[in-house]
This record gives sequence, C-alpha cells and structure tokens, in this order.
Amino acid sequence: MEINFKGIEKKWQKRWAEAKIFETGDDDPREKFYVLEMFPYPSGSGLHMGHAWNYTIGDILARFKIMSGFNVIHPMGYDALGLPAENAAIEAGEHPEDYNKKSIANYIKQQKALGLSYDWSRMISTDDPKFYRWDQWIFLKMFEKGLAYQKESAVNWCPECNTVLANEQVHDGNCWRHEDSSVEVKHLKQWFFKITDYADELYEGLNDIDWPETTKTMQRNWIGKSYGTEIMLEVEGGEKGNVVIVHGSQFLNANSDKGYFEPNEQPWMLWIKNKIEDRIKVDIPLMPNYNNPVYEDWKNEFEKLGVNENTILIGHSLGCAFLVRWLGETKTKIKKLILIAPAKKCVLKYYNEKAEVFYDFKIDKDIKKNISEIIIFTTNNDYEEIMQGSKLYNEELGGELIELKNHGHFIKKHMGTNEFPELLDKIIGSQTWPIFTTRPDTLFGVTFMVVSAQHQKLMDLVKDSEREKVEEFLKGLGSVSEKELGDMEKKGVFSGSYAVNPINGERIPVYVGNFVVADYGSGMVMGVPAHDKRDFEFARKYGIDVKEVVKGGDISKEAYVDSGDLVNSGDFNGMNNNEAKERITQHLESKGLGKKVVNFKLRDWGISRQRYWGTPIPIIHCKDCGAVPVPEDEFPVKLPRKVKFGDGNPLLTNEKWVNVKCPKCGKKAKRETDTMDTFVNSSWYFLRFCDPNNDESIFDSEKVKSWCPVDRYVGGQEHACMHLIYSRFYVKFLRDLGMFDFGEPFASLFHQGMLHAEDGSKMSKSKGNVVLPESVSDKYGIDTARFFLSSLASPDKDIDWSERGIIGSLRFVKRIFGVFDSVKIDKDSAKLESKVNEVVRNVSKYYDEFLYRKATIEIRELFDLIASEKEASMDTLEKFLKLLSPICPHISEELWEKLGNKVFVSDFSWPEFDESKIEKKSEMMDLNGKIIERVKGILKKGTKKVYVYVMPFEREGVDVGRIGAEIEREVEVFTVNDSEKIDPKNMAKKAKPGMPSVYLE
RNA sequence: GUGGGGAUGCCGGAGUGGCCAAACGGGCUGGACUUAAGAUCCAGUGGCAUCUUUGCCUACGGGGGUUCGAAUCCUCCUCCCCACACCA
Repeated sequence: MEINFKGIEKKWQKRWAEAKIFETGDDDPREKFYVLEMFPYPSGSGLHMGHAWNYTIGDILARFKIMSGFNVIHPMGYDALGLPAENAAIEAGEHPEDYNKKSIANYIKQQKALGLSYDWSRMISTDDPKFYRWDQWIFLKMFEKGLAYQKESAVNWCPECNTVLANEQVHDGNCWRHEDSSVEVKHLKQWFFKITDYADELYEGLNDIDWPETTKTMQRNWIGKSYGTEIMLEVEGGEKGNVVIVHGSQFLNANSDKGYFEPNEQPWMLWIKNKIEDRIKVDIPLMPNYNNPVYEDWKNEFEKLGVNENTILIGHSLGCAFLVRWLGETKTKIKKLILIAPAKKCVLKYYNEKAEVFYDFKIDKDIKKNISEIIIFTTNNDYEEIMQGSKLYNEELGGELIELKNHGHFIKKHMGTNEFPELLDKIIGSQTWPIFTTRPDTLFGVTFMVVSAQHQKLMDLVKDSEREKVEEFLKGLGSVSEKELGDMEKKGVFSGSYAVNPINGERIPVYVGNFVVADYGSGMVMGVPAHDKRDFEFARKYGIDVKEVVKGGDISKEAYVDSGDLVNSGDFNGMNNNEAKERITQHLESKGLGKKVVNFKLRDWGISRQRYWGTPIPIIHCKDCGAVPVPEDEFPVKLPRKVKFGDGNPLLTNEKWVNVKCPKCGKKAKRETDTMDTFVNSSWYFLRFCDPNNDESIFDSEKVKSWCPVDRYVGGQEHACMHLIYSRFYVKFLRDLGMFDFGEPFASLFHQGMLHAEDGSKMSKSKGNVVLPESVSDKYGIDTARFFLSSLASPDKDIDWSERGIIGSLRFVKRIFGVFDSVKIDKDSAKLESKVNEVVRNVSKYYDEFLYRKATIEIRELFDLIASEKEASMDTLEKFLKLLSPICPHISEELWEKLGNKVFVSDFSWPEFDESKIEKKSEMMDLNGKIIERVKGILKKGTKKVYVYVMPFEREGVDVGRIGAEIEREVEVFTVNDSEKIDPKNMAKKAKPGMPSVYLE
C-alpha cells in the first residue's frame, strides 16, 4: 500500500493553520499550560532530523495537553543575535541582518513542514529591535539598581571569536564553541551583571523546582555554596622603599641631663628604626644648624638621601614644616607622609629668628595628589600652637588625624615611654586579610599562608628582599595559558611577609602560589599541611612544618582529613574537631577576629562582547560624566547597518554611530561599542511570548502572570550552567522590580537526548551524515519518523537514526491504514473493551511523563488486538486515533476524517477510560480451585496427607476445609516462609504467587 | 579527585522483590503470497528433554550477602558515560 504522506501532511497543516487551532487566547477560562522548547539559533544550514526531534518532543506533549482540555501556549522564536550568526554571515559574505532573515525564513518553513503545534502568531526574533530594546531596558534597570557595572578584570579571551567569554562559556580552558582554541587571559574593562547578588537564592531555589537531579547538581556545583569561617588575619605588609625621619629643632636646654637628646636621636625614632631596619631602610639625618635652621641648607642635606615614590617621609615638629614645604616645591611623589606634632610656627619665645623665616611658606594643597597616605599624629597636651598646627595641616592636606593621649610634644621629656607602636603600625601598614576556611578547627595547625599569584594586591605583600624571586616566579606563570595552569603542579615562592595567627599569635610565612584562585574568598588561604592533601604536598615540597592538630592519621605519610580529637590546640585540646569548628569560630567571633560566612563560587556574569551582532549596550561614555545611560526614550539603540567586518569590533568602524553627545552634559562623547552576550536574550524570551507585540512595555505583567512560569521546558542539558542559570537570575531580578511574583522561570525541565547519525556519531554537516527531515518526510512521512523516534527509547536518551529501523514504523503505519480500511465497525469484544480502557489509562499517564516509548508500545498492543479481532466499535477506533494523534497527528487526522468526523482530532477531547472495564488479571481468582485441580492431577491412591505451600499473602484465602472435602485427604497448608513447615522435598521453593506447590505424603 | 548516571538476549531497550527465559521493536530463521524480488501476513528465535500440556539447566557486568524467593534490596569490585575540576 502506498500512502501519500506529503499530500496528507500539507493538507492538514493547511487546515490547522486556517482554523487557527493552535493560536491561544489570553483570556481563556481553562487552566493554562505552557510548553516550551528552547528556541533555536537559526543556523544557515537549516535544521536536521535531530533538531526536528527536539521540537517533536515538546509537540507531542503540547498536543496531548491541548486534547486534554488545557489552554496551551506553545510558542516558537529565534535566538538570532550572537556570534555564530555573525561569523556565518561574514563567511557567506553577507550582512548578518540579511543572512539571518534568510536563515529564519528557512527555519520557519522547515518547522512548519513538521506540523508542529506552534502558535505562530506569537513568534519573536531577538534580532528585531522591537525585541532587543527590552534587553536594553533590562540593562538600564540593572544599571539603576547597581547590578550592571563596569570593572577592569582579567577576562577569558577567545582569539577565534575575537571576544571575551563568560566563565560559563569556558570549558577545559577552551572556548565552548571552539574546542581547539585555548582561551587567553586579558585585562579589559568589561560590563558585568551582578548575578552574585542572587547566588544564595539561585542555590536554594533549586529545591523547589522539578528539574532533573543531575542538572540541579550541576548548578549547585557551579554556584558552589560553602559554609565556613572567615578569619581576620593580620599580615605584615611587604615593605619596600625607605623611611626618612626629619627631626625638629633642638630647643631644649642642652644641659638638662635626662631631657637631652640629639634631635635625631629621640627615643621613639631609635625604637622605630630598630624595629624595622631589618626590613626597610631608615634614615634619620641630622640636619644642619638645627637650632638656627635655614631652609636651603636643610633642603641640600635632605636631598642627599634618596626620596622616591616608595619613600615614607616622617616629620617631627619643625621637620614637618620642612617636608610639607619641600613637597610643595618639588612635587615629589612619595608613598606616605607622616607628620608628628607638626608645627606651623615657632612656639618658643627665645627661639632663633631664622626659624620664623623657616615657617614662612604656604601649604600647597596639591601635594596630597602625590601621596597615597597622609597621617598626622597629635596629642592632647602639646603646645597650643602645635595642636592648632596639626589641625591646620589636617585641614589643608586631609588624611588621617590621630590624637594620642599625653604625648606632649613627642619628645622624651614628655612621652614617658620610648615606644611608639602606633607609628610602627602606620609605617609597616600591616594589612588585615579575611581568610575563608571550611576548617577553622585546624587553625592551630596553620604553618603557612598562600596568596594567589594573580591577586591584585599581591605586590603589597612582597618584601623587597624577595621581590626578584617572586617576579621570576610570576614570569614563569605568565607564559602559561589558562588550560595549562590547571594541569600545572602546585608551586609557590616565599613573599617575605608574615601573617599572625589570631588564635595563638604565631608568625606564619606567606607564600605566593599558582594554585590559589584570586577571586574566590579573599584570594589567600591558610595552609594546614597535616590535614589537607594539597597543603601537605606543598609543605613537603618547600620544607614547611607539618603540625598535627587532629588526631587520627599518620601525618608523617599523608594528610589526615577526617575527624578526630584536637591536639596541639591550646584550650581546645581533646575536643572533637567538628565541635571545635563551632567553638573556635565562636572564640574568634567574640574577639572580633572571625565570623561564620557563606561563600560562593559563582562569579559575576561578564556580558561585554567585542562583536557586532548583539544587543548594543545602551551606555554613552563621557569624559566628564563617565558612563551615562542612554535615556529610555531614545531606545532602542539600534545596531548601525554600516560597519566594516574584519579586525576588531565592527561597531568601532561606524564613527557616526559611535560619536554622540553626552545625554547629561551635551559634550562630545562616545557610545559603548561592546554588545551584550547573546545569553541576555534567552534569559527572558519566554516572558515575551506572553505578550510578543507590546511596544509600550517589556510585557504586560498580567499576561505574564497568567501564563508563567513555563510548565514544561524542553531543551539540551548543555545549558545547565549557562542559559538555565541566567534565566533564573533574570526572573528573580524582574520579580524584584515588581513585574510579577514568581521567582523561577521553569517549573519543570526536561532534557532531550541527542539524535545521532546512523553510525552513532553526532550529526554534522562536515561529516556528511546529516539526516534531513524533508527527505525523511518524502520517504516515510513525518509521522512515521515521529513514531519511530518515539518508539526507540525514552526521549531523554541519546538515540541513533536508523534507516532500517524506521521501516518497522512504516510497516506499522501502513498496517493502520490497511486495518482501518478493512475493519468491521460493530462492537468490541470483552477483551478489546478491556484493552482499550487499559491503554487509554496508561497512555495518558505516559504522555504526561514523556514516556513516549511506552505509549507507542501500548498503542501497538491495542492496534494488534483490533487487527486480530477484525471487528471493533467506532468508539474504540476513535479512541485509538486520539491516542495516536499526539505522535502521528497528520495520519490520525486523515483517518479521523475517513471515519466521518468533521472536526479535528487534534482539537478533540482526550479519551476517558473506565477502570471497571479493565479485566483484572487472573490474580488469585480461584486459588482453592487451582489447588484442588493441581492436587487431583497428581494424587495417588496411597497418599495420606497433602501439604500445600502458598505465598504469605495468600494464606488467608486458602479454604482448608473445602480442599480437604474435595480431595478426601487430610490437608495442611503452610506459608512458604514458615520456618516450622513440614517440607521434606523442598517443594515450598517451587511455589509461585497464584500457583501453590504441593507435597504428597 | 568530586558529583551524577549506567552495565539486561544478536542489537535497541522494558522490567526495580514472586505471574520473568524477560514487554515492545529491530535483526535473523522458516512458512504463506509472488515467475521472482520488494511489500504484506503467519510462526519461531538461551540450552536440553517433551505429544500441545510441561519439566529441568544456564542466564540480566563480577564476587559476597539479605530473603521461602533477587535482574530487582544491601555490600564490595570492575568497566562505561556525563558534568565540574586546584573553590581552601
């Protein structure tokens, strides 16, 4: 029999379209159901059978739901913006806009030929400015809320794509699109979306959605929530440069015995020098004629010393005036300026006149631009003029003004102590680093720290003496790509700095390491070699101490990472380490040195792409006003058509587009030429389907509220950590804007398997193994293909195309036509009636759960019965077609019409079933009868007693009296698991449910 | 390494305590139809025995266990796939 599949398909597709049966109204009282397949990037090469299958999976469900009486929204659109489209267009020598229009048109044609139940009136395409203007609107809202921001950062650069990639788009150090281009690290200013603000909700929200466990796990791993303790750690800065202390005038009586010191030998000066000179050079020059100072003389003397941008200058009293004057004159850049009791005029009457001249200068406010830190020390009991001087300097120069108690004029006579720790702090500038750890219990076992080699503040930690070694180390890493970095062995180099363990005050060396991630936690980790594998290796390699703090393993051989009791841990000794985690954290917390924190692996989403075919970022860069958003009434910022493709960002080549006026100040400014990552479009397109033609707003909230969230979302698992996280983020953001009230876009998610080519490999144009739906449709009919693919395996599994296999389905389809021609329409046999009810019941469930394969099996079974009975009721034949129609809509429609129906089967109600009509399988129908029959069959004359063995659940139904009467023997019944049973021949084992076993005595 | 999923007949793939030598399909074998091929239809498809009935043996990656009873539950092992991969 030959069937004109093409004709049938065309006929019904046309009729469905004319009757608009798949167009969905917004105000339908029926319960809504949103079925969505991930919208495709419309590739120029069109869709192959694998794509067709993806849409079919959703289509079968949508059709089932339509028939089941739901108000089904089942839309389709095109993810047309993006790099691949741009590249394909360039390769084809066409403008992306034109190229894409053609691709989309081709896609639509192909999809329509598949007979998919889309509501084409809702179609959207992301390259339409009417669509992407709302990308820009969302960007603006993000910008307003501080969730869109720019930062200079190390980014993943794909040389193939000529653009930056998001973290999610880098796999194994390679671009997700170009398996053999290794991603480079570049430093660029980029736009980011602050997805991390939603990290916790993205993580926790996974508990409430019906998604495949694997995908949820992947997202959980990606977001990477971990609970731990943040420990505040003091790290001595790596000093570099030098310190110069310029003393004041010597005005005290030279004869006073205890009060007398040379001006450059004030005890605190010597104390400081002594404290730090092994780490940093300290000069305390004795200035000429200090009792009769002449500025020029001091200047000459002072300039003999090296002063550069790494110098810390410390002045005391008159010395301060000298330094400020000198800095104002010379505009020298220095690191820090510390003024101690600075004077702006002479404080003692008998003081030399020349000193007055010394103070005769104006404080140059601009010097603060050349100094990264200015600190002024004053006290409460200095000379009045000096205290005022401190304030004056502070007013003019800014910086920090520190008032100490009872330090007089900071000379021996007044201070009462030789020590000046406050100053020491300011010189060494010890830094506080928060350290994240999940093992605060091992804090006593810390023997080193490692800071990331990529850390921005790394050099602040490196001491001069180690600088060369560190730089060499960094150089060694610099030539390595991101990918190799992953495989590299853990290496480190000593930074020269030490951290202080807050729990016991121990000094811990800080290393620079290649294995510490710079932007996780604070980029510095504590090393506990005794209880962490990696730390153990590191310590072994560099001869660092391994200090056991948790008992349980042999730390001379390997790190012990399991639990145990604490040792070498001060007050916490003997405590179980799990308890110690809490207690040590509490202890730190009480001292303000630590707290419980949650940390995430998730990073902000870098959305800048240096390419043309994307949504323009609606920002204008102005020299004076900075990044200024394009006003909403100027939206959309359309992509200019005229650009040159070649090297670099094409948008830069349209100067007219780039050069604009600043919306704020009206001066000349430039447009942002980065475009947005293509994933911004797919992050919310499913919302737009609810109101696709709205030009007034992104969508009508009421419509979105009535349709969303998506009830069943069908798409590939490869988007687990990209599209599916971004969409969740967008939805949460839009919800927080008050657009709607749900927080998750996709209530349930289904990942389809991939359709491979006949040889089991991926279908690809280059391999020449692509199966095209058109040719399949010509040869076998699209319904046959749908049935075949449905029957292969459950749709979440990968399957292989098979020309031979589809013949089996073709055979089935042809048989259907044959049987429908010949079957006598009358009434059902009891068997058929039971079967049809059973199949309706089961298939309904199967469709709802994507168990299409099982559906095809039962449909076949029902069909086989109809065929063998040769007679069936009209009702049964109709039910059969209804059951078949989600998978084979065209031929079902055709046969439905042949039965004399005028309405569409696709739009008809789903069949119901009657549970009571389904024959119960002979389950213990007459257990006693069976026993009697069986015993009678083997009964011998000499048999005296009969033992019967039944299943425990059958025991109650056994009528010993009746059996005994029938067989005229003594009967004893045992359950098969009765340990006291009499069973010499081990017959109990042979018993099966419904089939007891028997032993004759 | 971590997390997830697997391993069933010639093949794809059901089955998740008893009705399982294992659904359904493909393939293969035989038969019907035909001059023949294709298509279609029927039957068979672990082994041995047997008159249909039926019995026994060997089988669901490998070992061990729980149970009256295991493809199905537990445990260890092997192998395969997928994802994340130095996240402290």
